[in-house]
Amino acid sequence: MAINRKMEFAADEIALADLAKAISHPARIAILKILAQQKSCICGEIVEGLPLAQATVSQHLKELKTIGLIKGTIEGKTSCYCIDWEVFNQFISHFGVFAELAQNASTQSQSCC
Amino acid sequence: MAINRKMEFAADEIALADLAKAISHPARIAILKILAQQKSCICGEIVEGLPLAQATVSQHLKELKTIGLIKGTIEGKTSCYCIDWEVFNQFISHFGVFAELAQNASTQSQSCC
DNA sequence: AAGTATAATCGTATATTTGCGATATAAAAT
DNA sequence: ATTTTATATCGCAAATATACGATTATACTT
Repeated sequence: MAINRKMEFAADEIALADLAKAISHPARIAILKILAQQKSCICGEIVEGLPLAQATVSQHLKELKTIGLIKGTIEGKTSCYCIDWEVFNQFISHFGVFAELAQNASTQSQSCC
Repeated sequence: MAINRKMEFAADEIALADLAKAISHPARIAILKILAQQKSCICGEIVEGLPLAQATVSQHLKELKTIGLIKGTIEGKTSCYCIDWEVFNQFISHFGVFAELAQNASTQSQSCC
């Protein structure tokens, strides 16, 4: 982009957009699903379940960790990742904002188009 | 990216990621907020409320329309945009999937890290 | 008919994301 | 001590996303 206008938006809009971006890739959705099911938390096993190289998966894990949706601990030779449900549920509830706005505008049904 | 592995993921994972991508930009969050509040539905007024050029806003509106989150109709000289609540609510409920998976794994609390 | 206003689209520059091989790091196994 | 195993990080190439001026299309206005 010629100019980065990101910072000219409201802080909460930026925060929500960043969280959405974190889950805007099928690999990261797939990772979250695996972790939610507790199918596994070990990096190597996650790699096996995805059509991506180890380096790429590690990068996706890092992104999810940076935004806070998952947390990871090193367990000897391997590392263990888990969903941070507090952050995750908070994220989901952010979407409620839209529904609330709509109710305040008393619409949902009678939209203008 | 060297190779596009997107299509090697499950269809529902791709769909959810695409929806998340649609709201992964503060401008698009801001647009959805304006529409939810029914502050306005006219393109020109939306442009006024954002720190972006008309061409850029039009492009963001198009993305939201392509994914189905909003619908637009031409009203004479101006165009009118509205949130498609059916799609929107469906999208939100998709996130419930994670919570369900977690409950099936009967965890949320006792994570491994 | 000519001018004006609204919004979509095109073309293009720049920024960011994605993907991976190669390499680094660190613990476990030999 | 050396080798193996598990992950993270670096550096680069290719794909996408972002932003906007210029242009186009369409419908109101006069």
